[in-house]
Amino acid sequence: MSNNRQYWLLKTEPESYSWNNLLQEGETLWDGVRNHQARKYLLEMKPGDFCLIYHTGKEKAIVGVAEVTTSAQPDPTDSQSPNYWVAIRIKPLFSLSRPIPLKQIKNDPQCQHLLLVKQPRLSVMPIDEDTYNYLFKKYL
DNA sequence: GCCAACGTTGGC
DNA sequence: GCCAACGTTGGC
Repeated sequence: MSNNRQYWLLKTEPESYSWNNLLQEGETLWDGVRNHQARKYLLEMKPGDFCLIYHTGKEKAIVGVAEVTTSAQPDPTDSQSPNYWVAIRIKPLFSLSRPIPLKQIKNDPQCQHLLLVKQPRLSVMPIDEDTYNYLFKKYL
């Protein structure tokens, strides 16, 4: 499974749902995504993929890593029938002892291609494996 | 089908 | 608090 693992970044406003909430819950349904591009990425996710969890708002930093536990399913918060929007489940893997701030990522020449930098409003996005590994090597 | 107006997101 | 980017809505 790990040989074709993909990497993603999920954005959340910690005042509505934080990394700590996820730690307490143990596993959660990542629902409420209402953007077509983000939906497309959710549909590509599969169990075993890793997700960087990013806190937007005041913090603006990557704070933890979670693992996808289910592929996309109908989003129960979607009122239209049949459901169009989708959700996945994730569980926390580990917290970053030193969160990686957006500022560092934006200042890093090797991160300029990231959608986090180029498309600041996107809430679900892929991260290539090389950059994922690079971030951990450089900033942890 | 175009586009102006408006709302939302999120960084600064 | 402001504003840029982006999405949605509605009039034509």
